[in-house]
Order: sequence, then structure tokens, then C-alpha cells
Amino acid sequence: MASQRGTAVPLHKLTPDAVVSAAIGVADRRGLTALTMRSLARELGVEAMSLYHHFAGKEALLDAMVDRVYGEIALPEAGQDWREGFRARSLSVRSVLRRHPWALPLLESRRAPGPATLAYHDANVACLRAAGFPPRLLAHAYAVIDAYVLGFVLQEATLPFDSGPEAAAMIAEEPFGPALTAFPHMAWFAREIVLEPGYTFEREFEPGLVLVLDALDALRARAEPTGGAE
Amino acid sequence: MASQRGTAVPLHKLTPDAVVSAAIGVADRRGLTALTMRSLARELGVEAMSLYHHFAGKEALLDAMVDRVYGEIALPEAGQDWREGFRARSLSVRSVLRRHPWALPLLESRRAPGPATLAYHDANVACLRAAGFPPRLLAHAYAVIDAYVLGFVLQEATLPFDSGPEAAAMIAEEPFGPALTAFPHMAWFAREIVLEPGYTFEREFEPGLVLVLDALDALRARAEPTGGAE
DNA sequence: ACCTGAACACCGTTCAAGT
DNA sequence: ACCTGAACACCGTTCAAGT
Repeated sequence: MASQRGTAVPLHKLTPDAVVSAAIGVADRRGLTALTMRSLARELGVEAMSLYHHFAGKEALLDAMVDRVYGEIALPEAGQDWREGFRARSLSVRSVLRRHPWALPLLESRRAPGPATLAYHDANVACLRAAGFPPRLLAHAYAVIDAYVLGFVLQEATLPFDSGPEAAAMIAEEPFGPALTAFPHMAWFAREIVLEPGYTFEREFEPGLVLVLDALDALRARAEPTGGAE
Repeated sequence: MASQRGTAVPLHKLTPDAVVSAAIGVADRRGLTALTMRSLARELGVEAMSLYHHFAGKEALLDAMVDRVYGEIALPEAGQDWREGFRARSLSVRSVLRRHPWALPLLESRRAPGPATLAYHDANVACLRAAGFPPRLLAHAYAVIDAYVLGFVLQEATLPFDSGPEAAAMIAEEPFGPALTAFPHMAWFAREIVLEPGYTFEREFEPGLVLVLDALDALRARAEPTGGAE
């Protein structure tokens, strides 16, 4: 029956982990712009300035949030075929980033990567090395795969619709619909693709991923020291 | 010899175009967070509230800025091979977004696309249609190409280094360097790739783009109504 | 050691007022 | 019609003060 106010629980028992969890919760539910030192403190039942006792500032808090997100990604397993390993890992990247869309622009931006971030990249490189990628081609493959995966997630995260029906509604309404009359190919695209039953953007993800992985595997096989045609 | 103050020029002669140009200039030079209605007004030698006479609010200003960025992209030409058209267009997308990195997260997010945005997408779809892509495969190809291009640019824009030497310096310094000892594959990656002379991230862009375009062209050729093996 | 409260230099936007 | 100035409800962060 002691003091309790607001929706917050811990009240005077901050730990860095609890602060990070609450921060990710706020960002997930209300977006990164709604995550302010003041709103986060309110969530934790504490004053804004208390947070500075655990984190040097908002940047340090973001560092910790990003490392937690990396920690949620399923790593490619050891003995696996590299394509299967990266397929599963990439599906996990996408699902984690759909849970935490605010993290995408921060993922690659940290100058002080945390332990989960380093473990993540280490496991990726290990998987490609085990598959026999020579250094130069490994760097190429890693860059190309993540360009595809992160770019796809970026498009999904920023597209102003979340489903086929929402997309159909948007292109039918003002100001989109009337504008299309001046752009015949866009109008064709709307009619033949977006308005077709079953349209979604996300259905392109996995086939595109496999396309990229297969194309890179062909390069790998050609670079094999045992000769290209085994 | 009339009134002149600050670095600004037009003083009491705002036009929407001049406001957008100034806004893009501020965002290019000092980042999107430095673009505030107050800083923009200062740049234009005017009070913040004057801007609201030309734009409904900051969102409307961002709409106009994004449309200007789309207008800078070189469109695929009509009679061209589709792969060459998209290769040139994609190089243009990348160079425009390197000039205006703040635009990347905004590109796909507008609910009210401007005329340059619509013309851009129209030309892209036209190029793919002329190449014989059937609707379903066209949607796939467009999504996959832009995932790759935008994802690559996202990585470039957010990586905390801008060149090979900068990357080498970062992984040698605190806190990155010491942390690598616990991650042998990352250490190998640093040694064999990042510290090698001539390392840059950007060198992966064009070969990766061609890889993606070729893989999609193979799908297109297979879908050709005249039969797969011409 | 950990949390607080006032203060500083900022935001976007509303509103009433000037010309 | 177009620009202004004060005001409102916010920011991140510094600093001195509490316990």
C-alpha cells in the first residue's frame, strides 16, 4: 500500500537494463520522436535527470538500445549451408526490424558497437568464411545481401500503407487518384498490380532474397580454388 | 545601401521555390535536425512565422523538398536496353542521395507525392514495360532493384566512416580495436579487408547492381511469351 | 550514490496584430 | 496579402542541491 502513481512500476530502482527496456517499449509503441528523456522518465516513474546517472546522454542510451536489437536477431548456425543460414538470418533481421522500425537508421551508425553487435557481425562473417568465400568476394556478398535486406525493410517501414487494401485505398483517394490520370504507366501499375486481389509489398521479400543469395553463390562457386565446374 | 543583415539575401520576397531551395541547402550542409522553421527563417532573413504563409507546416515543406530531390534524378531513357536504363538511373539515385542524404528516409514516405515524384515512377515503370516484364514480375523487379539501391545508400549514409582510411582508423582506435580481440572473424575481416590498401565500401555498389539486374533479366527472359530459349 | 528541481537555450505552432 | 511578435507546450542538458 506504499506510494504508487501513474502506470510505472519500479519507482526509485533504476537499472540500465530496465531503462533500455522501457526506452525500446516507448520507441516501439510511439516512435523514436516520442522517446524523449522526459517521456521515458515519466514511464519509469522518475524525473528526467535521474536517467543521466545511468547514461551519459541520449546518444549513449541509443547505443544500448541498438545493441539490444542486434541481440534479438537469430544468427546463422555453424554447420549450415551458407544460403540457408543467411536466408534464416535475413528473415530474422526483417522480423526484428518490423518490431523495432525506429532502429533501422541507427543500426549501422554506432561508433561504439556493443557486444551483441560485434557477436552478430562475427557470426555472419564466420558463416561466409566457412562457405569458402575468399576475402574480397566475402566483403562483396555481405554488402550486397545487407543492402537488399535493409533496403527492403526501409521501403516497408516508410511506405505510407501497411497492407494491400490500404495501398488500394490510398491510390484511389485524393490527392493520389486524380493525379494518376496524367501518368499512364503509374495508372497501369495501380490497376494491374496494386488493385489486384492479394497485392502486398512484403510478398516480394523472400523470392528477392533467394535471387540475391543464388546469384552470389554462383560467384562463390566460380571462385572455388578446386575449379568452377565440380 | 538599403537594409542588409546576416548572410541572407531576398528579405521580404519569399516564394515557395526559394523557401524549398534554402531548406534543402540547410539540410545538405547541416543535416535534417538542423533544419528548423527558425533556422530556415534566419537563413532567409525573415521571421519563422512568415514561412507558414507559404507552407501549411513543416510536413508540407518536407513534401516539397522530397519532390525536388526526385526531380534531380536522371530518368531511364525510352529506347534503351532496360538494364542500361536502370543501371544509369540507379547510379543517379545514388549520387543524388549522396548530395541529399537526409532525403532517404523521406523518399517513400509521402502520402501526397508531387509531380516530379509521379513522373519518376512513371518513367521507371515505362522502361520495365517496354522491356516486356509482365505485371507480376515487373512489380517484383522494381521492388528488388530499389531495395538494393536504397539499402546500399542507407548503409553508406549511416556508416560512421566516409572512406577506407577513416574506416581503418576507426577499427584501430578505442573502443573498437580492443573489442575485436574477442571476435576472431571480425578481427580477420578487419585485417584482410578493411585494412587492405584501396578498401572502400562504395566499390561494391556497381558490381552488386549489375548482379541484381542480370538475375532479374534472366527471370524476364524465361517469362518471355515467345518461349524461354530464343 | 542516486535522485530532484530550477534554469538555459532551444523546438513547432497558434493567435492577434501590424502594414 | 504578407510578415511580425508574443505566447504555449514542449525539447536535451547543466548545475547546485537534496537524501
